[in-house]
Amino acid sequence: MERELKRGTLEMVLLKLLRQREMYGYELVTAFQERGNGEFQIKDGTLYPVLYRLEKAGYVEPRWETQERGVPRKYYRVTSAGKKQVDRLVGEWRSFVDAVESLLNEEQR
Amino acid sequence: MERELKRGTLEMVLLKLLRQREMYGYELVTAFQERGNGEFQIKDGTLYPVLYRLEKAGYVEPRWETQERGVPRKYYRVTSAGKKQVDRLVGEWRSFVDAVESLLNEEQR
DNA sequence: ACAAGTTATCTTGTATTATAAGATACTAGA
DNA sequence: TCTAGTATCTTATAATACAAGATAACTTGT
Repeated sequence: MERELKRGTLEMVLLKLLRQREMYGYELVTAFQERGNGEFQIKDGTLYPVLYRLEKAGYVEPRWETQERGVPRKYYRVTSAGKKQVDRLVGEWRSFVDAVESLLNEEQR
Repeated sequence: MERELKRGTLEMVLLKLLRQREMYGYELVTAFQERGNGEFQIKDGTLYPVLYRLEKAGYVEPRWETQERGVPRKYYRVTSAGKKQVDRLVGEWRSFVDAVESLLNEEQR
């Protein structure tokens, strides 16, 4: 079920993290891994397409950073449109959770 | 986004409702419509395939009921396996929500 | 010097599933 | 007769998380 639950929240969660600070793809993957709870792991094969979607939608902007050594990193920054989108998605998420919880908490009839 | 959020919660919500009492498909659709909040509408073209999945998985059992008049109704009853499944799904749902909320509530760094 | 592992990005193919759209069939009212 | 409501079901489509793999540069151990 978790796989399906991620749908629809992944963009929100990524935008939220990137809003806190610029990050590159691989950093996001490891960030999720280290966020011990075990929920919300994400594979790189999942992440990069999501980042392209967000970029195409104008919610993030990429910036290449060449390291002195190592593979270049592609940092993503949230745009102002992206910030608005985070707020909207969080609002949607919260009302959805409320709707589900009210169903789950209904009394037997 | 709502469309994607439904994924993964729909089975849980349906099982939860059917656990309260036996219902037939069309009744479920209208039940969601009348549950005013506007969230969690469901189309019949969505519902019936889900009911087959649940049936195939052994979580619900159907029973035809021929009316004196009108189209016959197919009532669905939750099995004991289905009851266990509801509990499991609700547990999964709650930890997922907690994980997302803890991400959303993180302080800036 | 070599192998194996790590960091980092990207692509392709697959499975799942909510929905749109439509089909079927019966009933009730204008 | 025609329209609307009740009720089930099927087919085709779009979206997307993930598996699997490719590529490339660097690091560490032997």
